[in-house]
Amino acid sequence: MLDIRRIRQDPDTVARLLAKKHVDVDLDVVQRLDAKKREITLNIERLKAQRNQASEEVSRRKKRHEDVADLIAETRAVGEKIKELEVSLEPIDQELRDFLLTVPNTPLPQVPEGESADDNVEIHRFGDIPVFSFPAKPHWELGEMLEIIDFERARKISGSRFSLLRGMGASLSRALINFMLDHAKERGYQEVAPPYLVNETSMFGTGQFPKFVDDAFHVVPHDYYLIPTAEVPLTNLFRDEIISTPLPLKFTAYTASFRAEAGAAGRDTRGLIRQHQFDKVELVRFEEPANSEQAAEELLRDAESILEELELPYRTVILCGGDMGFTQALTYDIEVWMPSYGKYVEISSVSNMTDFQARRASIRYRPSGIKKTELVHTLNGSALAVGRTIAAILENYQRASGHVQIPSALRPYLNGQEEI
RNA sequence: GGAGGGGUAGCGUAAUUGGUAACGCAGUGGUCUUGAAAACCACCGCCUUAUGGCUUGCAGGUUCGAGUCCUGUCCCCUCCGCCA
Repeated sequence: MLDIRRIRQDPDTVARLLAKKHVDVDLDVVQRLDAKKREITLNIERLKAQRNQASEEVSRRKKRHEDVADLIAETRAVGEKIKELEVSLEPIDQELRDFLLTVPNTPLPQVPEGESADDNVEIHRFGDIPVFSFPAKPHWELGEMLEIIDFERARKISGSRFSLLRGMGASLSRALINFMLDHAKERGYQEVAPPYLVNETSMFGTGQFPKFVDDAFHVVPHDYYLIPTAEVPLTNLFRDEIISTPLPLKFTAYTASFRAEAGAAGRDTRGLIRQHQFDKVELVRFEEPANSEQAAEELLRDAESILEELELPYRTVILCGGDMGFTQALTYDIEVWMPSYGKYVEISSVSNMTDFQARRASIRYRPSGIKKTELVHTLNGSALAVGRTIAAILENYQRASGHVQIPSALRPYLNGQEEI
């Protein structure tokens, strides 16, 4: 959520920044509702002050056993007027809040102009694209040949966009998760094992709701939602709290993630790239506002270095305004080379949300030397999406025999095994 | 799921028949001190330029006035049942 005061004071700048994201928001509506709300609120508070004084006067007179009938009658009229104004305020306030919840975060200055993924700007590249002396196979074929991924039976058990790992496939997944968690812990992130089911308030807090309701799996009779990313429970850790320990706070979690993939029909239907359920190790940071830009760079390195240790070729892009998400002020995508696609495919997304989520979720801290509380900045990034990492390893490390070499960084997690 | 008990400031506790939320500890700043402790003063829940308004889990209702009375709801604890 954006600060209403910011919209009130400098609507032109906010409008210009939102235009960079290629979203059309009518800020006049916000300003009109805000002005109306403030006018009515002021009147209500004046009348309440009057009523409070009158009530105290009633109390005083009663103690002196004086007659208070007139005063009570008079004050009742004030109460009715307050009630009337409150009733008129309610729909305005509701409309204003609903509207603000649909206004996206504004991009930071370094975000490039652009409309779509084609306009993203590459900033970093690592590793050489592999050249195969044999016909390279896509990971779904390799996975089935090696009997480590079973798409058919997953479809039978659940449906499309589900997969099932067996034998060394399952072991490889577990090895990656442990490797990624250890990597994060070495870099100062505390490991968390959060719930996979969260309430609606948490989904609003991180910005999934109200806009992306259709992307979530809703557990109907109990009104829980399956987490689309560990970002949701991790960022909501401190919802409605004033953080009393020194910032930054850094957390990591391995969780499954669940996405309905509404609107993705027909895209990436083969393989592990786009699933309803996938494993991911996530990093989340709570930062002082002044440090969040530097924290974003650190977080990016925290994620990139995993691919470097796995010796997988990747590139990093900074998303242009038009390709950015709703809650983000800055996003880097890390894309791993996927031979079957013949291009780089997103394997991590690292974002600075500035105070956007913190305002929604009311996550604050006390800056040293200042009495007032302030909103923190939240950041998160995948480190990494496990399914896509498995796909990248199978494809980039495949041999002519159809076997797959295990990256040396992972071998300690697989009893030294060198090949699948 | 059932029964009972309970949610008041970070923690622990108050609040006559309904009369407008108090105290202690912890914490922050200041005075004092070579420094610290102690003592004293202020702050110590939120909004507001201010006046003032709001705040007793949450949402309503009754009332001039609700921590207190009424309705709904969430959460916690204990016991029972079920359960990996």
